[in-house]
Amino acid sequence: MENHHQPRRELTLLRSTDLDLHPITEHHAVPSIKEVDFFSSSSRHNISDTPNSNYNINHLQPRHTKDDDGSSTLFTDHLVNTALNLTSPTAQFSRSAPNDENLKTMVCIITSIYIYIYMHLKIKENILEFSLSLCFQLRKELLRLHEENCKLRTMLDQITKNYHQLQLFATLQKKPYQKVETNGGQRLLDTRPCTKLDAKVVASVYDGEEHLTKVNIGKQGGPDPVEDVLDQSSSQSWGSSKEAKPSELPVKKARVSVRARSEAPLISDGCQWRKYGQKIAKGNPSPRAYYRCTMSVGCPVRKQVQRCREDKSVLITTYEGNHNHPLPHSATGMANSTSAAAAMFLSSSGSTSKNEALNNTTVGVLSSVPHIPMATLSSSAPFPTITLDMTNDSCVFTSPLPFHAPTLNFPQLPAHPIVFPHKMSHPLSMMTATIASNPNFTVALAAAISSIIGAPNGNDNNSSNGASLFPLNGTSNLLPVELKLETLIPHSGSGLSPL
DNA sequence: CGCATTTGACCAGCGC
DNA sequence: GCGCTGGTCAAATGCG
Ligand SMILES: [Zn+2]
Repeated sequence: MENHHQPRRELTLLRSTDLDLHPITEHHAVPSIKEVDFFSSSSRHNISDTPNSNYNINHLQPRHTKDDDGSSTLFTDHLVNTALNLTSPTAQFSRSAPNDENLKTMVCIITSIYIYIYMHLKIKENILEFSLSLCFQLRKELLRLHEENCKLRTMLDQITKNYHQLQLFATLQKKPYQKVETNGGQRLLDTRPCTKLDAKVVASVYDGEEHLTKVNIGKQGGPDPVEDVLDQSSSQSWGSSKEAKPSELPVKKARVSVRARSEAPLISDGCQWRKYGQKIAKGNPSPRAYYRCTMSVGCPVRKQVQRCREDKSVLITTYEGNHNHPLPHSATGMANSTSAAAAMFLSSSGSTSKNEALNNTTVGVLSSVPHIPMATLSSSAPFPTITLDMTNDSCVFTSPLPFHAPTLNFPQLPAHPIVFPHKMSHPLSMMTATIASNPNFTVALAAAISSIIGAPNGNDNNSSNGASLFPLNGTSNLLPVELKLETLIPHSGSGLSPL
């Protein structure tokens, strides 16, 4: 209130023992506001000394409390401005109950400090927890992303691998076309077919052990928009072999051949054939006959028929070229049903036929397909060859083919004795066995394979074309197909015999 | 007579 | 370059 002397305040750290050493002189002494060591034993002593248990928060003992006026001034000077507004601003506080109030103030301050520190620590702790959880989540997310990245990488690898395989196969199949283009630009503008040999599949059959005979297998199906162009040009070349030369490609051609037991000199496959030549092949006393398809004027499909040297009952038939006309129902039915089998050949031989062909090796194409053990892909011949050996009596042609049962239509199945394998208990198996028991089936199978290999990848919508039904999309159901190719078909000997 | 088959000739590719 | 071989042509022949 009436403090005329406002001494400068000095805040120093003070031990409780120092208090007695520095008696405060009234009015002249520079009041030193000492910071308190609350845990000092001396301070407790002072508390006990105080009769009313009132002690100053600053341990400034009011020795001259008797002097009300002076002490009041003194107390006012020694009040610590905590900036917390903890002290009563009234003069009554300093005069009447200074110790109680100071104690309360002290408690408040301590509590506040404690609360403040506690809150501070809590906040820090929360921040730490939050940071940790954040780190954990980030780490988790990182792991997840890493995992996803690995998966994507694996997928990419697989896709790349498939792409390369497709590319290889496409390259193999397109080489003939490229050759045609380079040979004559007019061919590209010609609406007529390019060549009989384009997009052909030629199968070579191992006749016994060492002798390799070749039979040409033609495509069993209707004209493909692309293939028509190829086939028709070949039909032109039919008349003169010289014109066909440009289409005779030096490129290795894929071939598919079929061995089947048959006493008949010919196996009817639904097509009409005209014999245009016969030769005695070296190493085989049996003559080799050459046939052309006569179902259409310009059909480039040819086939070769020869008996096996070791086993005269085995007839080796090879188709070559693509039909430029729809096939009769009896032929397309089998071609459709067998086109799926060709898918397996292609899928498994797509890369092999190209890679291995150059190595002059014989590859078991279907070795990876346990259910089709008789088919082999050979490149020891001038062409990549697919060989279907259907002559083994014990061989059961079992494959998880994309099999369209409703499309099957074999109205002219011969009534030949059929030997069913033991494992045939399924009705579908019985049916397929019946189908397969027809020697014509082997021919149709080869034709289907041939047509599929020779056909462009975009096998679109030709329902009449066996290759067009080739389920590349793989949407059809996979049904087991068991084929038993054993029975023989008596034949009239005419190449025109229908199914 | 027309069509399919036969068969010797021809051609091209390939290896030596 | 020559011979061998596979593949094709086309005249001759056979058949319905
Ligand atoms: Zn044809």
